Amino acid sequence: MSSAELSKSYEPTEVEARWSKEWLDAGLFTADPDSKKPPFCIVLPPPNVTGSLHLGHALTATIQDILTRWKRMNGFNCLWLPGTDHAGIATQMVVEKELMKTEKKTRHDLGREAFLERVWAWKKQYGERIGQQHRILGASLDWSRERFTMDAGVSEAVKEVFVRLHKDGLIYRANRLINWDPVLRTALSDLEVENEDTNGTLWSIAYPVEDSAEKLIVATTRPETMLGDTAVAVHPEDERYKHLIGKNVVLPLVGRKIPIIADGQLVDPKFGTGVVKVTPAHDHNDYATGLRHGLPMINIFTETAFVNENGGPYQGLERFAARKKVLEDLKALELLVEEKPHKLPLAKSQRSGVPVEPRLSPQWYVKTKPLAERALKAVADGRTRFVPDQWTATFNRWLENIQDWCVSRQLWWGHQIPAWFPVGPDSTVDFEKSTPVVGKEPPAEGQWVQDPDVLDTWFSSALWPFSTLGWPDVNSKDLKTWYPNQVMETGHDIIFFWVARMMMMGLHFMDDVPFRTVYLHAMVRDEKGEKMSKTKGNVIDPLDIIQGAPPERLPASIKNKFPKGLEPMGADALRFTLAALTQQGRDIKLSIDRIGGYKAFCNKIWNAARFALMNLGDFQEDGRVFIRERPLSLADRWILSRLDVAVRETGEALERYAFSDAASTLYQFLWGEFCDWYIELSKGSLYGDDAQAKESTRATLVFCLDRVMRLLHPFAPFITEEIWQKLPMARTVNSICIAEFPKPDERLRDETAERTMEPLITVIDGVRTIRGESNLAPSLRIEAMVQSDDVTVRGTVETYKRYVMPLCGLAKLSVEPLGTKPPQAAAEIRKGMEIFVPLAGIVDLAEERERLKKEIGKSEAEIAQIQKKFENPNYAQRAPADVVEKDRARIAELEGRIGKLQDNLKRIAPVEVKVAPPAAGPVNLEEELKEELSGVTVPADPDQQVKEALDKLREGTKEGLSSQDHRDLGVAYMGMGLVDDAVREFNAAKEEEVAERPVKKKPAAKPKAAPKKTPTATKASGKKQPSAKKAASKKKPVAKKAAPKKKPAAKKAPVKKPSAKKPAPKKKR
RNA sequence: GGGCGGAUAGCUCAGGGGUAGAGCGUCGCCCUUACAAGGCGAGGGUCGCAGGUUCGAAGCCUGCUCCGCCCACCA
Repeated sequence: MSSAELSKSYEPTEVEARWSKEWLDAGLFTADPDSKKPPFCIVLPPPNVTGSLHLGHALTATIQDILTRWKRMNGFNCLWLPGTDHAGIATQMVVEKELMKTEKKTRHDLGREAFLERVWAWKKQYGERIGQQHRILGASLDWSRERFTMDAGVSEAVKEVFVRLHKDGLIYRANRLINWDPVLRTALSDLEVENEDTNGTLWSIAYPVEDSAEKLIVATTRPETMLGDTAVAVHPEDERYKHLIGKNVVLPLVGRKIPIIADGQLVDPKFGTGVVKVTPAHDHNDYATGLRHGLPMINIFTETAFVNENGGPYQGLERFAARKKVLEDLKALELLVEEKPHKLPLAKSQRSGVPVEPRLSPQWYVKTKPLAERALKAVADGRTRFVPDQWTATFNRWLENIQDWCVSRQLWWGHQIPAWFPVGPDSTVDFEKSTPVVGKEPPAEGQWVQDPDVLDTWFSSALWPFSTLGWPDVNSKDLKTWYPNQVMETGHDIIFFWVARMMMMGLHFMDDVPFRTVYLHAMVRDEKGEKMSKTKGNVIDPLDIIQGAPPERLPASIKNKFPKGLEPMGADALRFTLAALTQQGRDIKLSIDRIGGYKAFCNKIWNAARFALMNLGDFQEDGRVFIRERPLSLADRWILSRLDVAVRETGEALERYAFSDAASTLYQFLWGEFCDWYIELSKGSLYGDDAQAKESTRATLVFCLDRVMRLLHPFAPFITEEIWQKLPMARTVNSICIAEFPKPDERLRDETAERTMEPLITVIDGVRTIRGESNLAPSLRIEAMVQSDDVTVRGTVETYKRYVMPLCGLAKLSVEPLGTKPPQAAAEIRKGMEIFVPLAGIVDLAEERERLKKEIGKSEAEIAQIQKKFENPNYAQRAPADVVEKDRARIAELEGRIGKLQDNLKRIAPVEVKVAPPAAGPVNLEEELKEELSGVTVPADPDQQVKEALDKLREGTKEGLSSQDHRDLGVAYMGMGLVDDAVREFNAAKEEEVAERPVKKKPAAKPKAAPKKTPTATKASGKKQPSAKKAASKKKPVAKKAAPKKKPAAKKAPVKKPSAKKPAPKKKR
């Protein structure tokens, strides 16, 4: 395995295509009914063959594939069964539309047979495309068992079910008021009708009472239906109209006499005028009223909603034209009393979008009450459970109020109803009046014609969990193995359409629930939370995300944000995103940016693997359980322990269907622990000379990658297979798809290792904070000191310096008990330790002071917050002792922290410069010195400075040193943090300068106002010091303003200071 | 009209009586030899509003306001 095999960044397109094909060629997903393993079956909710898949389908496929792959790796005999749905109305519509567009023909122009051929051709094209899309998504479906709802086998099941339900008295034919779609010219079920709040008009019309001057004012939103009125209803208790009950009104425009009836159910006396016109043939309420009162039912519309022969002069008008004309005529007769805006729920066909026209017609119905009762009971008994369980109530409520299901559709595309009508003597068939015979075949005797109608698409869908497994052959192995399915996974939008009906049919025909668990996922919406729909133009093709897309393929909203189109994200990234965003009970707002984030995650994984493979040498894991057979380093033991936690959490999350929890566990482990910490720590041994340590680290890397790839595989199948295959290790199976899903293993847990890592992480973190806040370049090596009174902490940090130092860029790390703090150092006060980074000569200490003040402020604020609790005496009394104790401890801790922070602040505080006035003249040395110091630049490498300075000293005494020499020495001391000494040298320099130049007068310049010009010291030292290279480079370790405290008068030899960490130069020069 | 969700950082969302979290975005320093699709740091929130319960509420209760969805025959 050489790194040359892995490209620098992950390129999903090639990898995914390759594995998709290999998996299928290997038949890894073909289920075996003879397997001894426990069964696990999900049937894919069959997508409509109307078009291609959208993101909702991608979510469905992702979740189901995660479940299936997870179970497969857990040793289950998995069947994930694919299929497509003929989607009667929807598909017929799109094909008709296509036909009209391309050939300007209707389906009637072609005739039923020829039209159906077209639909089959369409089905073939889109069915294949759907299959292809699923393969690209990585769905591990068993394509050998692919089904279509109009397959021979499924069709047989449909017929069988229809006939048997009829025999059981659960299917009947009746002439009732149904929801009619006048465009599609078919009946619809209640579920296919959508009520939409509409701004309409409420018209009041006067109906003259027969033989009376009185008029009854009726209100209506549909005046044209008055042509079919057969009564006027009032409330029986309504005093206004009691005297009219039993009389007639004369229907305006029509002249028909219709009765005034009393009906307490229909009429709300408080609404409007309290008088309701009754049109039993065109309104559901009126229909019920008509049945109650035995009213005639006059159908006034044709099947396309034009007024028919019953509409007298209005015959031939389309329903809305008729409305207009009726209103005009009423107005002319002065019978139109009022017209006002009115909000009403308008019933529209879900498919064609036009208002449905309630219509009397003979249709087939499924009697649902008895079926629903069993379904309700099964859920109540817990034989099927809903996840999330909030849907149980929804499911129950619908089934408790279920109406009979109108299953016949006046379409061509679908399962033709297995019922036969007698051919009359004149070779005609009366579908309205004659009684059909139900059976798979026509009766032997006589001439019969099959019912031209087809079944509701959902009728065949309702059988899906068993019709796909070979039913009605009850001996089918597949059926015996995988019924009931373990999981039904689908969107909550079809809980009634599909889930409830599968429950009813499954229980009736298989005598058992169709599935044990129903997982209902959320709806996928666009970034703004709007439903994706073609009309809104915000539909994104999942393939465009996976494979990339030029801008012209994208919906406008996306195009605006990505004017150059989309880069390929890969199926893994899309899947991971969907999994991460799937939150129970909440819709998914999918954003491209988010997918981009997970694409970056894939790349991260890829590079982690690449790193490992580049550093494995000829390492080959031979398959033995090596973890306890090798001496492992702390880092090794730590990551293995963390890995085991991730294994446990991922498995538990999946058990709960908490896909987003699993995803974030994996993300956090892989990126936040494995990459950020372990890989960084592993570099020490990988690049080092300790062969054994190297071997252990290599083994650990391979072990972790193997496990974590398997863990991640259900979410991101492609990249995990690609990496897994490259790991140098023995395998018992040849694909990760069938490798074992990792199980928690106590042997990997190592609490000692985790505990030991803690202080190390704290130190690294602390130094990084200081570095970050001081804007130190990562390449700049610095020193740090850790002080702690905890021997364990000290021991650990001391022992594992090799872990700490590279991770926070240290040249030196010292560990001490709490004690004298290094001067001029930034400090981080952490739990159990204090971390110091000397900054003098590196960075502006003023910034560090600001930082410390901010830290103090934070701690003070927190104390104030906690203390507020104690102001209430009840708190200490009533709150649990441990809580109170915790708060007390926290206050103490914070106070300690503040103290330490303040100490440090003091230590690096600018102090007054007190310079003894020089003998010579009126020069204000103090001011000059301050000014000088305020701009001093100290080179980054104090060692060099010290050397130079001491060399100077060694050459002789300080006598005769020039002012420049003193300056150099001062700079050197600054670099060492020896402020007093530095000040002394600078003072000496000043004195020299004063001596060297003519006395000049100086106005009392404010120290602060000192100009920030490049100080001479810098120039001077820069001129002759090697370290000037560093100083002059862009790293700019500038110390402005360091100030002395004491009198500068020389009192002793310059070199030494108690806390000096850099004593005399050890290296000679 | 009923029912169910939701409202927490600029965005997308976790959390669920006791110190407010993540990812993305933003800002700062860095092309450090796995990864710039990267590293390290930082800033950012009176947890929709109002009451109540409690020692303590973002969380529990009540009411309200918005948003979304589902169901429903007021002409």
